[in-house]
Amino acid sequence: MTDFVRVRFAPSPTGALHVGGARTAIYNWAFARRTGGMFVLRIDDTDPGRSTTENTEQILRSLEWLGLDWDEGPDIGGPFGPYFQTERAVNYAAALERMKANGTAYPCFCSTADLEAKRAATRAGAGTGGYDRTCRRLDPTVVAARLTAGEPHVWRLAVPADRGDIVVADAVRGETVFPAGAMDDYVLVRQDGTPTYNFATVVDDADMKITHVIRGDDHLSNTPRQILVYEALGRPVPRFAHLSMIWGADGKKLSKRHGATSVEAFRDQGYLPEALLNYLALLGWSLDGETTIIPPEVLKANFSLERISRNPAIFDFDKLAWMNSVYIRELGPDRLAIRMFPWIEKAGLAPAGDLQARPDWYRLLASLVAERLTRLTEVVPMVRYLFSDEVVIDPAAAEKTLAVRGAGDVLRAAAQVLAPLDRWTAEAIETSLRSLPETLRIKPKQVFQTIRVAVSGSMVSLPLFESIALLGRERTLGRLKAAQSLAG
RNA sequence: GGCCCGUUCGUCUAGCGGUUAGGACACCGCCCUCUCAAGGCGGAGAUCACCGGUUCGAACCCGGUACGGGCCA
Repeated sequence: MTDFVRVRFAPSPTGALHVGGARTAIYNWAFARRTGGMFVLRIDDTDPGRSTTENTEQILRSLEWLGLDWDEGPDIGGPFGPYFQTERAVNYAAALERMKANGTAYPCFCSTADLEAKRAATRAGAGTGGYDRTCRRLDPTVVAARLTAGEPHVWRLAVPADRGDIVVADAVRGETVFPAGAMDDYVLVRQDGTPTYNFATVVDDADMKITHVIRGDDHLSNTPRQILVYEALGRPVPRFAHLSMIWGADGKKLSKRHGATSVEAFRDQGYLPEALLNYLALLGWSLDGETTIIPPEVLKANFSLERISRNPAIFDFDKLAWMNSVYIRELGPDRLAIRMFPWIEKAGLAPAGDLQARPDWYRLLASLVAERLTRLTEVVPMVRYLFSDEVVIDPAAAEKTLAVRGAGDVLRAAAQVLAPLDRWTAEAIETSLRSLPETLRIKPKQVFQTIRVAVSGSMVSLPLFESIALLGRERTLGRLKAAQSLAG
């Protein structure tokens, strides 16, 4: 085995990239980057019915969106291509030839009906399960004759009779021992000549010189079977790291019922890729037990297989949301403006070039919105009142503020001090409005809430003085006036 | 059914024979305050699944049980 690390992520393009798969990809990527090794992408498209090129493209897009990059893969090629399993048939054929030659694979002519009968018989008795190796005992001349006669057959692995217990060296679980007796002569190549999953995976991993197989827990039980193939092929057995599953809050498999599950869905719900990457990295791995905010650069520099945890993790949407808010705040006004503008544009609040047309305006908006957002989608309802000519005033809010005695005075007074301002800035606006509570002899809270409802239509809004600054003189005065008709 | 894996606050985790069992999210209170947030301070929350054993001493080591999960049938 080389001391040079080569890892791979091998998704099957039967759907979008799921967060579980994304985490596996992240761990592989981070491990490769940390060790200076190679991260290989391979598409396991052996399920002809459900694999589509659209899915493949979408998976690549999701990985890119997360900020992952790969050194070899379907889109960029590489020295060990092709990177689609369906294009690697010659490799499987070659591997099978080698195994035929050294006697580690043999043809089996048993029909499905035969196998069913055997299975039933086994169940009735005290058998250990698995194939009874009838065809392994066939006379070689008989085998040759049946083969040339074109009799349908599969190819099975001949588990060595003298093979001891199989030990899986797993970076996460330690050494896991599987009794040799439990291994059966499983099928490598089907009647139609296509390889089974366990065979194709090993052939590919061996041919691609993969040194560390980091994958889901669900493959741990298959690992001894796969090790037998490496041995039959005379290839070095890689190191393994089996990751626990990710569950929903109810302890069941994470599904759409729990909320978003595909990376794309998280993107559409306004999560930042850095946040999702950080969160997934931490779901089953820790830097030191203390640090929670781990940017991509830190992850790449510190990831280690040793600190992957063994237990399954429940996906916590609340924590992801918090983490997203942290990353949103860390963006800073300018970068946040760029990230949030598409949502504003898509909602029809602003025309396409608006961000470029008035960057200062958006910078101020972003700075206000930053500490109030958990997801980018939330920006639209939060800023809507700053974009329209008219406000829709919430009746309940009007009831609590505008309908109160003295509200009309507040609105008139506000208009009066604001109208003549030289500089329309938040500071100037604040100074002028701060004088109102005293002159009107009304509590500050009530004054400002009244103005807030008139201006924003709601009891809750972005900071008042900045809101008025962003709204502009004309619209502000218009709203103050309009609200007077509702005031008591 | 056989084999394998897992079990520390509600959740993610730290811990790797001697700790007041630490941190983060969520939760509760107080402060700040033009609302909402953000921020600061503080609080509650874990008989370390259970039962035995080894040891002067066990969340950590060993055995079993229970519950959850996976793979193969």
